[in-house]
Amino acid sequence: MARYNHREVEPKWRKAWEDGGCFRAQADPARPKCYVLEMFPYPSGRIHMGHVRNYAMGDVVARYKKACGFNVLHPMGWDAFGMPAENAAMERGVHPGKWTYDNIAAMKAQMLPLGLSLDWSREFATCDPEYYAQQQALFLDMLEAGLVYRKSSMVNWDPVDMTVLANEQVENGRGWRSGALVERRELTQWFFRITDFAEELLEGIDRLEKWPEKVRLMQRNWIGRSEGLEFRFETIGAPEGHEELTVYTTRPDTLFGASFCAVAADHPLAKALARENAELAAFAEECRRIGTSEEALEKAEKKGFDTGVRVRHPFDPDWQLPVYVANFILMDYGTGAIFGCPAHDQRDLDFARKYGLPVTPVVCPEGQDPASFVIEDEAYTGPGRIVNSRFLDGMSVDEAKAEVARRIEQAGKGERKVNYRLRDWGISRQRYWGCPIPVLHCPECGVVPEKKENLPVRLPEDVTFDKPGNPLDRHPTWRDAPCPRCGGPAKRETDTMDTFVDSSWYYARFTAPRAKTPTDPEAVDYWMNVDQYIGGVEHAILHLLYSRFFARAMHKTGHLPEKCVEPFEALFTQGMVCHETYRAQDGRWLSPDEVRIVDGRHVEAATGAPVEVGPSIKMSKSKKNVVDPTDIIDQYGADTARWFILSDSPPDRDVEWTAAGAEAAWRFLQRVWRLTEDALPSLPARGAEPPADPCEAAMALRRATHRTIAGVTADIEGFAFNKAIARIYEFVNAISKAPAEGEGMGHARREALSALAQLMAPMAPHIAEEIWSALGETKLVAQTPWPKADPALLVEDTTPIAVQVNGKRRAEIRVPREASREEIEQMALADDNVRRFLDGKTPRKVIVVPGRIVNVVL
RNA sequence: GCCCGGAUGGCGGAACUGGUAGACGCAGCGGAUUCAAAAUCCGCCGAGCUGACACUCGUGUGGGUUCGAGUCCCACUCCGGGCACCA
Repeated sequence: MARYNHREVEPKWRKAWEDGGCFRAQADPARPKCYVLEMFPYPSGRIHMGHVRNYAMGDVVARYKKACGFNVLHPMGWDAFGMPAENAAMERGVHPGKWTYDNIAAMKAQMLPLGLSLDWSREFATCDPEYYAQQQALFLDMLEAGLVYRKSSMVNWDPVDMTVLANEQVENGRGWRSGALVERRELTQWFFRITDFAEELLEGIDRLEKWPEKVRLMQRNWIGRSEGLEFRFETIGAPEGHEELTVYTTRPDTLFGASFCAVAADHPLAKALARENAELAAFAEECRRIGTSEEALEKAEKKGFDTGVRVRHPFDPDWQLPVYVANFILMDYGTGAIFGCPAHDQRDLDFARKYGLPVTPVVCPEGQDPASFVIEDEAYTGPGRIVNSRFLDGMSVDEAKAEVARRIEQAGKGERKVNYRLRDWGISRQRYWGCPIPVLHCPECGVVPEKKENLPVRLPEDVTFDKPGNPLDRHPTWRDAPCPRCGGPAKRETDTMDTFVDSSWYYARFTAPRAKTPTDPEAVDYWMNVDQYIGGVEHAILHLLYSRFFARAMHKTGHLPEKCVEPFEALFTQGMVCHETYRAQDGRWLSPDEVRIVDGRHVEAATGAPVEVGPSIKMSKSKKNVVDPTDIIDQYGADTARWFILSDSPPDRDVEWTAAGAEAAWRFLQRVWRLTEDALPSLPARGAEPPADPCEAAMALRRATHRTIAGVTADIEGFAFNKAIARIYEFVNAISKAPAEGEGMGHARREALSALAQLMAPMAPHIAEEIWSALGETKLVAQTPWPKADPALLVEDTTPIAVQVNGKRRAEIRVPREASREEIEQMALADDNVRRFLDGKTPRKVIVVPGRIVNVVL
């Protein structure tokens, strides 16, 4: 008997799918559609197991939905702009475009053998001029609609390389290449008005019922709506034009606990003071060296500088508070200035302790004596009664907030304000490998949008990366172009767009990838929205929020209908792929194929030296704990790789790739094939009449078949692919153990094997086709409707029920399905072991949950 | 630092809405087959105590609610993701 040979079988079926045009999507208004999308990959050059996991999951959904009768759209493309291409250009002198397209070709060649049910005819890369031309058109429409503007904002500046750095290019405050201390620097940059949609984006989350709750929560927190008070302090000793200091607070109730004000280093008041005060200027410089990331700001030691300026308390002109410049105040949030109440905010408390400022509790927890309530080293942020606060004393926190707001508003010193943590989306990048921003700078007309007929504004091919900085800036001729308005000489904008822009609308483009406009109304109307979106949880906030914004902006500019403002109906976030780490004795990381297990010990294959086995962590090149999908596919086949990566962990959690697990998957597929081949001679012809009176074993197998159909269907619907696979293992065990002979066994076995092929098909599509055709079927599984479970075969005559005495399991009884509570109770009390524990006593209470449990309470 | 998750045998995990903890797989152990091995097949497999039945303990830690808690509540520990220029 021949072994199942994936090297022959898998290409054969891929060709059959291709020849049958199985996965080519065509709009058909008469049929229900289903749009399945996995987050498209960045073309790094090699696919990794994370891709295999992501696309295997999407493929399960796509194939399952197709079998359920849906007209499925399942496209693939490339998120192709971005920094790594420029890094490669700098390191190896290869053009970013060539590097990217070579990578795409290599990755596609690796992906095709996976047998994914993708419509490759819709493929595009975001760096294709046809794609970014439409993106530029969208930009121009958004500009016209007032959704785009320019403002000054901060970047990480490397003073040696004279270039802007990404946050990941800043290591310990220094540029990754130059090693120079990085500073914050102001630059005029392009922004999308995402904050105009803050409320809408927040409210929209409520309707995303098929999104993970954790993602919805993260997005809500990210938008960070707060209701507070913006008000003005009168300043003393401030430079001209700074007679008032405007602060924003969500805790106006703590105003009598205030002991200082603090402003950001980039606050206009701080800048004005720094011009006169060298020491303050130096401190502001130091603050700017922290960089631009919120993480770095928050982790930095809290420091302040007393400006000497004072402000008057709004409710007591004789009470003065010092004004500090502090490194933890964000210019982008609120007004860039706060008042600090140390007793009820941890950061303010840390700051006050450091600079010896008073700490006065003004909220006293219920049940605490205000006289003895003191703050030690932990701020109190909970509810309570207001104390030490004159006219607010005795109020609740909420009452006091309202009262302070009322009085401040009445005095004309401020107003209630809803504030959002969300900031406008800065899209300017001072880089080459991105979508050019299609505007010109004209000395006569100012900033002028490029005419649509001139799109795309193409990236020039002849660029060099021998010097740091943006090659577009120093290109000899590219910048020169006529002003679209006056025709005079003008200069092109050299900023390109953030790559998040590219990925914020690709899902819409897939519905009509060759359209001469960004979208095609008919295609969008039929295919949108994405019915199931699948990707890594690391994109839970930024990518998904930007896409939600972009869909709204596209609606506003007429490129998407109203129904598309939430483009992803259902979202699934998958976990990472991990592997053990290996280290040689000299500390070198070793890759899994450099390690062997000899007598149960891990040793280095080349030398036999012992190897230290480290924890299983996300596969990464730096730790060398990567397994190349192509190696696995060569050795075991695509079905094995897909089967294993889906089998071992719940899809939303991390999965650990193990060689033993992959081998087990391979053995299982071999076993299924043997089972089929062994059974073939004993099967009745397809469509033969089943016997009228099958034996009990045949009926048991039939029940197992239909239980499995029902179970696997529910598991796939619920994204529990690991459970679906466990169920299939059980089912195969049941088929193997079923007796060979008996009335109706042949029919039952044929039915079981047919169902097995169909149920395995979404996960392991090649072997499923091989089994299917061995059973004499003429159509492809890929073209066959999903099997239906017969409800009559799902019910059991008796069910087992556990019996507890005082909550501890003491016996198990089998009861008829239709047994009443009383009957179940009688049977439970009659059980030997239960009677032993009753010891002749009468139970106080007997809890009977039919179908589940009996608990006898003494 | 802030926001969001997670933790169950030697390992990955299962346990539907509070109702038999450990399905299924891996590793391990024992057996069959074989000249031998590979492959395959059969059996055992949380810990303790047992000849066996039984019993006791057991879902990161400490408390709580309940007839009953892996599941709900409170407080913690450790691990992971995100923090706006990585994608």
